[in-house]
Amino acid sequence: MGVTIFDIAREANVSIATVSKVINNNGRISEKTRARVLEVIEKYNYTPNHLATALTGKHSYTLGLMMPNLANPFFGEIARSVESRARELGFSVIMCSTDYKKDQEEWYFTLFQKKRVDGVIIISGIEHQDAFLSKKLKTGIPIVLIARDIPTLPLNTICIDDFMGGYMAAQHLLSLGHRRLGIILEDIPVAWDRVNGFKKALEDAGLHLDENMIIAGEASVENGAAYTNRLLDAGNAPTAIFATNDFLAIGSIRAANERNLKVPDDLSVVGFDNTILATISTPPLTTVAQPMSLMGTTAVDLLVQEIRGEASNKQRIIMLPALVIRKSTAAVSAATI
Amino acid sequence: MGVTIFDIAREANVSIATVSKVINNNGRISEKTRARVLEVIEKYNYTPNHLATALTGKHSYTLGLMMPNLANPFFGEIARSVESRARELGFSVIMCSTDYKKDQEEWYFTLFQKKRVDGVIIISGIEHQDAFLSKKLKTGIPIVLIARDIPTLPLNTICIDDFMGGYMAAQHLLSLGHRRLGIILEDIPVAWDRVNGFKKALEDAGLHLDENMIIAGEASVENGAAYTNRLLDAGNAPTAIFATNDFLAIGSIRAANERNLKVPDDLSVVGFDNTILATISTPPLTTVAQPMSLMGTTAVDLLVQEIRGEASNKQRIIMLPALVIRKSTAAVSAATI
DNA sequence: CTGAAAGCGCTAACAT
DNA sequence: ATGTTAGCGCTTTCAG
Repeated sequence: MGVTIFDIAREANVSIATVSKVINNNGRISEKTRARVLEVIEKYNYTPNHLATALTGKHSYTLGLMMPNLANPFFGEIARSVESRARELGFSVIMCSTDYKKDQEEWYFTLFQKKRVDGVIIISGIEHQDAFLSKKLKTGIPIVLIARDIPTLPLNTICIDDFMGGYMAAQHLLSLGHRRLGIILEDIPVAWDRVNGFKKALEDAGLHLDENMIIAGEASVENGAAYTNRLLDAGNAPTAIFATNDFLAIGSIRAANERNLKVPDDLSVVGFDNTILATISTPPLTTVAQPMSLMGTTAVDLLVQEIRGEASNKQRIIMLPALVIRKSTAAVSAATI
Repeated sequence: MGVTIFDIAREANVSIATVSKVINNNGRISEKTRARVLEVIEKYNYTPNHLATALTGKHSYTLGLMMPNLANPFFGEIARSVESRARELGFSVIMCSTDYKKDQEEWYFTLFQKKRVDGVIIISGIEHQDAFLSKKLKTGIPIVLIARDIPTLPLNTICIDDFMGGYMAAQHLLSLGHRRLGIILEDIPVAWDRVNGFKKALEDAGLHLDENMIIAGEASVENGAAYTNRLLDAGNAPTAIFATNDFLAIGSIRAANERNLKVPDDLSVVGFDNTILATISTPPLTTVAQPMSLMGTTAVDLLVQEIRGEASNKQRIIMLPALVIRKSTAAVSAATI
């Protein structure tokens, strides 16, 4: 590669300062010279070197995005909207999957620092992030968290009201007449918030949930199926199951299918997230939706505000979940009662 | 931000050249000074500025990855493996979704040039890429294509044998006794290759496929369902359907379900890609698998080879698809014949 | 084994 | 309206 601002300047018979000015549209330049410079730029197919620009100027116009796994549709969708909004604002984004590994988080964060990204967005993440993040915060680099609230740290945060999400799921099931309920969840803090919301709704309805009807573990379709089987094999099997994410919910449906139980006729299932999985599931999954795209774009907006120094102060934005009713839930049938 | 190689040098009582050497592990440095420098670096939490490094050195150690839509599980999974392999080789990657829009491709490619990425990977892409790519090729920046073969251009390419994939799908269906077959496809070149492979298998078996049994359009679950309905409503309805990607196949299953046809008992469905959709589908989808992860990592390997100047010459790597048999296909039943 | 100095390509005062 | 010049933080000969 090789044509530089210098070559352009020489060819256009101006100084590099002039070229710089026409590129960045600042300073006063006569229309004539501007046109000439532009022409030469065009002719030589000149592309300004952003690395040099960044070295001089204040910003690199690059953002870092860190998440557990880009291939997971939930993260993928958020990543997509982050990238999209970033592009609109003139930033590009370096993406990283950490697989929940602490050393990879560390490695990537250092990378971000080396590349002098202007800001970092972290979706979800590993355990014990408090220490990690509080250290990173000290580097002064703007950080926004998505889907993980750390109440003890002054960080911009985007999350949803998980408690309410659980509450809504329960309300829906109750309204359909279900009384024997089961919960399968991923064993992480936010999922327990959802469970608590769910329980609260039951309480408010004067019901009580047997703790045996709650099973926690890692999130996967297989586990979802296995846990569901356990629930169904227990005495007093539930007529409806709340799964704290779509993967587990899909597993529930699969387990039911394999037992020749029909969803939703014999078993209702509510998921969480509203990823693409929910729409392609058979039957389509009733689920508590997180506004993934909105979360992504909002995160970028917050971050860029802070980068530009326009941020008044840190914010914690709590978005509201929404129940999306599809075909995996139905009124409890007389037969199953 | 702010501690530079200068500060380290001063603090360690050495020149910046020395510091540079210990950082990059080259040149001869006494153990004593190396230790001292390292200590100071540690103490000041110094992170070398990659932008400056890149400006001086030859490489930016950044790759560009362009695809239609990161949120699509097929692309997401490839992106994930690209990122993963890139990280292993010391590169970070800027990701972009183009939504099949020409101007966005243009914009992003320019971005890549400005950021001086060392190489670009393009997955799939828009129509009329030949002109676009041949122009970009002239910039001298290494490019690798995934899942799109452009025979007229000297480009490193990773793709699969689509024709064979279709052939395999047909063989499978034929071996199950199906004779009345239908095809629904996304209207893009690679999908037609799959269709041709499918037809060839029929020919080889002495069968002929009615052209009316082929429906092409945009890939979505909805369309998959709609096309399937059309096929099923036609006289002499098929007992098995080949869909050229998993989305369409899921749509087929849905349509069948809504008609109270059981998959696979009443209708067999074969998909293509083997994305996560295939595994979470109910029933799990029999599909022709593309080795997505392998394609991603291989693309990076090829690219980095070229970047390092180790590449002997351009390659076109054609990977072989593999039939993954799950639960959406079964022997044709007497009832449906 | 270590240091001095010349860039890499660009921006931003400051002159003219 | 345009040009001069001093960096930005680092790598890399080339001397010492």
